[in-house]
Amino acid sequence: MGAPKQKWTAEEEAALKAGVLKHGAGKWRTILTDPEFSDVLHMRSNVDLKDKWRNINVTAIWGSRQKARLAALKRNQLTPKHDANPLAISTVVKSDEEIVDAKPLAVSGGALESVGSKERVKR
Amino acid sequence: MGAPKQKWTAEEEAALKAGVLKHGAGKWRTILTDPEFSDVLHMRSNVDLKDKWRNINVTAIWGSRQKARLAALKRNQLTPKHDANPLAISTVVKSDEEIVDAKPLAVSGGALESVGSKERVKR
DNA sequence: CTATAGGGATAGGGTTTT
DNA sequence: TAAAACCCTATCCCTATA
Repeated sequence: MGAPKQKWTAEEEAALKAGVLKHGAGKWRTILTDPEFSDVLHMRSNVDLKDKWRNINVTAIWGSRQKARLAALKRNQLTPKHDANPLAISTVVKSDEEIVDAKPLAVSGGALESVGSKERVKR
Repeated sequence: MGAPKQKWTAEEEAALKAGVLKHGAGKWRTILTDPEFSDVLHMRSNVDLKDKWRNINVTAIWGSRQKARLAALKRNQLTPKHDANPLAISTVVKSDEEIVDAKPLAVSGGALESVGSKERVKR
């Protein structure tokens, strides 16, 4: 139906990482129009860059927690079968305040600018 | 980066609608400084009000297209969706029929036929 | 300089494909 | 089941105009 799914090449991924180093995460359109990367990434949209960056960072941080919480949630709603132990250890995952939330960024060995200067606190 | 994204609460939206009824659409700064709404909306800018109003009126118009499709999908594979908003008058029924239309608003005209075909050609 | 209207970009949840 | 790629759109940003 829609798009045939284009796998990201190593070259594209490298360009994306370099682009983030140069312009910062979130500056997708800027990266895309930078002549340094536009050639390699010309068939990607700014949204594609954002999505790919998200995927990269998701796998890079796996190991913290919150995996358990998400997994539990999914299990709770889309696991139609079994679980035949009414006595079990109630599966309480209550202690879950701190969501790490560190700015991921773990590009190949290089220190990345910490992209967080202005917050919109208030609320 | 910067703004983590502030979702509008039902209370804020109600204040915005009331503000438009009282001062008119387009008078964002006036609404914002009206003591009747300034408390609820004090973390929103006049531009935020404008944007939200635009979105409200846009979504009010496609009441028959993807909405049905989305609803069907949700029904099919229940999406979790936790509210995370311990406030609000959760008890269902929020008479949201009032589409104010105080002054400007010229959405009239006709069928907003959305683009139907979503094909990714390119590549 | 300040405010509004519009266009456009981003964030994050959702869906589809592998 | 998970993960990668892609979609949807509320929210936010930028800029021309008044």
